Amino acid sequence: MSEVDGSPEGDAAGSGGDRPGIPYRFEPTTTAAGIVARHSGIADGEETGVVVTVAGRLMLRRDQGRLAFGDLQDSTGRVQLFAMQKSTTDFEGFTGLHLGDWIGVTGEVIRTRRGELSVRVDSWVRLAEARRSFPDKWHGITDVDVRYRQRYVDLWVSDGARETFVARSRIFSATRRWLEERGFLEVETPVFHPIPGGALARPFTTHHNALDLELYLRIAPELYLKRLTVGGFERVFEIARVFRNEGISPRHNPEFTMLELYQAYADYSDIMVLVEELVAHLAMDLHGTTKLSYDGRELDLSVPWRRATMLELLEEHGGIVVDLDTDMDMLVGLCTERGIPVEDHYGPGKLILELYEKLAEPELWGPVFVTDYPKEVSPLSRDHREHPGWVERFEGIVAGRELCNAFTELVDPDEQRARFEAQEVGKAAGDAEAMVIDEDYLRALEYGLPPTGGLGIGMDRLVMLLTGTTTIRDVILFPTLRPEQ
RNA sequence: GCGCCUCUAGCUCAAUUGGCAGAGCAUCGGACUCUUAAUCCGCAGGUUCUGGGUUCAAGUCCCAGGGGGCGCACCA
Repeated sequence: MSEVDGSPEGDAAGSGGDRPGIPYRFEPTTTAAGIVARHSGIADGEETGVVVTVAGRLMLRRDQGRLAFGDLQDSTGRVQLFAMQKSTTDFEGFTGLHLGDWIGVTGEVIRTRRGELSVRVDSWVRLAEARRSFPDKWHGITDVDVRYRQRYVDLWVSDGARETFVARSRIFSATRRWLEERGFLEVETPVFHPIPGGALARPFTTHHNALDLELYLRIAPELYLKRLTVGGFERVFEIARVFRNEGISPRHNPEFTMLELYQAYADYSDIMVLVEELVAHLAMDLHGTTKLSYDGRELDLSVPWRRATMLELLEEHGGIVVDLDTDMDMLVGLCTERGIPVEDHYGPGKLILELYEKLAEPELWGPVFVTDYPKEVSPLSRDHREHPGWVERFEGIVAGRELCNAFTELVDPDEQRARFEAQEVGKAAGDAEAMVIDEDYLRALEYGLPPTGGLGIGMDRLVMLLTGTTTIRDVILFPTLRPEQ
């Protein structure tokens, strides 16, 4: 960092162009945080002799006759500006700046008599005009609608908004690094799917004119990623924007980001270890600890996480002992007693899942891996090696929310075809989210998919967890909203 | 999609039982040589979300619509 000899003016202002007085480029020599880091040790009233150039937004100004103080904010933080009529060029113009104006300032780093580290403004240039008034400097924006629609303002005035998105970026890059260190290859697969697959969800549709083809925005990258495992990429991942045509809530946005990965030769137990280690690593990277607080409750992400089967949790929290061979009338009765609507096509597996989701899942805080799901509700998971009718699948529940879904992948093409066909029966019965047969995927399986463990993590929820935010809109820069007017 | 709540100046909020729409901040004008949401004086700022209705009189009550929030449903 060469703060002493920076170019103080950037490009000269006042030339021609479309906005006279606004330069075409500017070159700061340091940042607000850089100044604080380097000069915080000086005494009150002391001058450093170091001249710096900084740029940012003027967020506050306190005029004091022939003196003026201002708070300059950039992407790293804030630093005070100290202007004097006798030494600041165009002092009157400086005191006429609007809150929210972007400015570049050159001057010596000093500490005022009253003890505030400052840049004494020798020269300055306006870099952008804030034609619209910034929100109340004390209260900021409280209307969340305005925060989401005008994120460009929110990022400046809402405490923590910028930090949350910086944290998001850091979580993503740390995740990539961690996976790459373990031999995973990042890939990109199509967003347009001729057949929506890989999850049980309603897709968005679109149309390609030249091909005159109906296409679906992907609901999951899963089936393409497993094709790549067939193709010999033994460890792949994709950080995939996916789209699901469903309601909006504090935990749901129609477009969201999922991390999916597939690891050849692994099973779901290996994936559990991977998940807990990854999440604990991210917590350490971001906070230096695995002991977090979320929504007012303690959360300890240190490994290992608890593992418990769905049936065990149903007994623990619901007080009921059932299995797939439990009498159907009894299962239906247990559901209806508890106000769970039952449809005709539900089999025992679906009924048990409903009971679990109603009785046990809301009681879970986690972290806990809920293992072993009914085959009936898991069309892409491999049969459990010991328990017929069940599959090797788990969900990770952390802070009371589903964070991930993973399984030992189904590798048998014949069994996969049978699962797809069972889904088509549901589709015909009116289940809009049921899967349809993907012949090319079956063809890929016929070339041979090795034993593989797969994982999907909701990255937005992971960011919520690690940043302590309770609504998904706070971790998505531009969440889906109705258009204005 | 259904239910509940909400919408007043650029921002944050007031407005008694239905009785002249107000304040702070920001903006604009003025004062002030060490401020920290600076302070002080002054000016200006409004389709009270929209459209109907009741009433002598509606920000306030009723109906419809719109935006947003929360819950349910669906899902990650």
